[in-house]
Amino acid sequence: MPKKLYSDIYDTLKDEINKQVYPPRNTLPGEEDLAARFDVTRNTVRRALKELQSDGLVYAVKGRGVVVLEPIRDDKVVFTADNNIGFEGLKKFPQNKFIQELSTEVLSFEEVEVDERIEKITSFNAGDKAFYIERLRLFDGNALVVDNSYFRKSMLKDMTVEDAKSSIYQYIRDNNLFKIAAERSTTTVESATKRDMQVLDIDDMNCVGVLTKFVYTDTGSLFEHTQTRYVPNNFSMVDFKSF
Amino acid sequence: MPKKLYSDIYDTLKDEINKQVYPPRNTLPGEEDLAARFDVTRNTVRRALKELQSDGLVYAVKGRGVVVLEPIRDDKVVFTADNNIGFEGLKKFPQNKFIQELSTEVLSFEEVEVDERIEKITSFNAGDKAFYIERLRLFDGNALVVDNSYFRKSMLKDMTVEDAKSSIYQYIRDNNLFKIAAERSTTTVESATKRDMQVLDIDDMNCVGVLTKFVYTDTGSLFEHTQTRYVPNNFSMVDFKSF
DNA sequence: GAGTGGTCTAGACCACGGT
DNA sequence: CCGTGGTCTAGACCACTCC
Repeated sequence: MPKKLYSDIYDTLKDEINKQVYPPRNTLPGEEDLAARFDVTRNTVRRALKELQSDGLVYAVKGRGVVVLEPIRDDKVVFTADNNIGFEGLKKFPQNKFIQELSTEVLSFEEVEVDERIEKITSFNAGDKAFYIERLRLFDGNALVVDNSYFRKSMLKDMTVEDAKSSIYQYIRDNNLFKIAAERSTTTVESATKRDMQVLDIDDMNCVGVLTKFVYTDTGSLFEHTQTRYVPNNFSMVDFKSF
Repeated sequence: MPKKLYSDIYDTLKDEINKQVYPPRNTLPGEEDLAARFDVTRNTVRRALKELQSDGLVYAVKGRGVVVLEPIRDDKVVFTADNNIGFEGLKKFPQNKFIQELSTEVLSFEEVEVDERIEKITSFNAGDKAFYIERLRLFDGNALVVDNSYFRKSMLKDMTVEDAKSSIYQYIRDNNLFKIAAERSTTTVESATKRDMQVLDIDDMNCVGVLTKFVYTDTGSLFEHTQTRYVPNNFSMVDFKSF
């Protein structure tokens, strides 16, 4: 019972690419042919092909066709930019099954007023109320990640420490507050601060990876600013783009 | 003289968003209205809106409208995933104007046969011939980046050390060999190796950022595998996604 | 010249949000 | 209920690649 045609076509083609029905470096059948095969219009086929391209499986060349890209042997991937919305998402990643236990410890939970310094960091407006939350993430008992977050208070009604301890995004969903629209992030490597050395199991390393993330609600408001600081040698992030 | 309608609409709307004709947290006019205004069909408007969304400027909510997202105060960005195709691209980034001088030093240049170890790293096929190139990148005389690259030899005709020293991508363009189709990359933070400490100006830091990159040609072949290893505190990468 | 993907039109029906 | 964006059809013309 197909709900979305382009999504069915996407799934089918993806499957056939994996099964080497269309081997790497070959082209897929033309868009017209695919349209005939799936009994849809060319536009709908094109939509499916666009998804495949943004996945990095194929690449369209005008005048030649849609080329199947050679596969890459993937390493274990723990972090991806996608699952950073909610630490809880990590549990669902199949590559992560060697992780037995994930837990979170809330180190700080305070209400602050956004001053100039915080405004500069978070892009919130000075004078706003915000929650500042520092959370330590434990992987099989190892403190590998610490999150420094600011959340706009006005959008969280009366969230408590317990809510923050489990999952803030769960709290938002349960109370039907709003939906998450988008996130912008930057990745850097920085020298470890004293605080990092204090709370993280960082051994003798003196740097951390830093993922700085801005999260938007579906009403266009900046809602969250989080700095995720993580111990080296444990995480990787994946990305794909075409030209 | 418009060549691509959706691109004109994109530019116009982007400009108007920046000028706060449509302020943050407000919605744009409906797609029908925009279609009427630009004298195109709704599909063409939608195409422009999709670009704006993938830029992170707006977000579409069914039943409500296309919401303008609040802007973020951007930090200086040196690296972006986009300009990693070719070190030379860095020079063009306006944020980088404080860098006076960029230069490259070729530390190694050898022809190798892909064995099992290299196959595992690069996803090339065992038995292929490849160039192994190690290049040191100097920023105002500071060795901040070292690139470890493998290139499939069969696609480079008879490239010389001099070609590699200036720009391999320039060489490919000049000789009209092929086009670059896509790139897949992963970002990690790793302990610095002895080699890193040897060639990089890393001071007392013992970690490096690592950008691992696979590059495809427009015929679907994996062509390049590069590990970019960089000194902390100097680079950042930006990313945006919507849900 | 034949075949490919890229752009665009002019309609249609649906699901969802706010009233 | 009405207006919004989401999906889809059935055409058309163009630019490019390859033979």
